[in-house]
Amino acid sequence: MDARTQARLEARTRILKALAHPTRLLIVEELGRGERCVADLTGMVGSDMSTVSKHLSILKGVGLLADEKRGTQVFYRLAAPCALNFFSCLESVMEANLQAQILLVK
Amino acid sequence: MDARTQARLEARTRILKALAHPTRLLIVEELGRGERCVADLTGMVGSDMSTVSKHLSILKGVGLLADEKRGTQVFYRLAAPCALNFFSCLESVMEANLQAQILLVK
DNA sequence: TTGCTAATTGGCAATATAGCCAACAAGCCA
DNA sequence: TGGCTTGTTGGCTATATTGCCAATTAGCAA
Repeated sequence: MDARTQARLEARTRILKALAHPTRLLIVEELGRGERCVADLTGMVGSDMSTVSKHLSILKGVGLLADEKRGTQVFYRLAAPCALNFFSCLESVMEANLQAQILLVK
Repeated sequence: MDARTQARLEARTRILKALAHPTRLLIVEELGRGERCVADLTGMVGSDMSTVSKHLSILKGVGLLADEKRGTQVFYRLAAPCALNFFSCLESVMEANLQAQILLVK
């Protein structure tokens, strides 16, 4: 495998890894409905604010989120709304898994 | 957050984590062109066959791949071709990141 | 300035992941 | 059967990720 292919795969991997966490998926889903400040998201997630801030930093770091400081608050929003498209595929895989389970029981 | 939402997020996360590895992305991409046996994929990836086998097991475990034994060989194929749809979104995020970099330099 | 809120960062311990080698299992054929 | 090929699994170490607490920064207002 050549270096170019390797680099491309690693770049894709970074984005997928950023998404591959329950809290970060929840954040992306919530930001799909509009921008939110860190305190809002912290309340929704139920973790320490420092933890939520790090999750946001990870998502921003790969270009999925953008942030804007307004006063003492920082508002985050989706920079790549196409991330939401992932979900329908994930659901279809989950649905297929469920069907397979059902077939096993029958 | 209720237990149902939690479970749904964790299920999605399992699928994303399965995809979030350069070797596994390469495997998915290759299987997008047709079924392959483990030896084929091992040759392409360049890791130990045991390593590739474990990657395949992870992808199969979340329902992204299906396998079929024929003689001494095991052939893997995509069970969820929609996984390939992810890539165009990943590319668009990468492209946007690149544009942002370019703007910084200009 | 002092105090208060919002958010980020550093540090650390617990947990999860990755990949190699060695051992094992399964199918085929001489 | 014995030997060969194909693939999987166990065990291990190295590395990465996670999440909390504590410390710090930044903005605003009394």
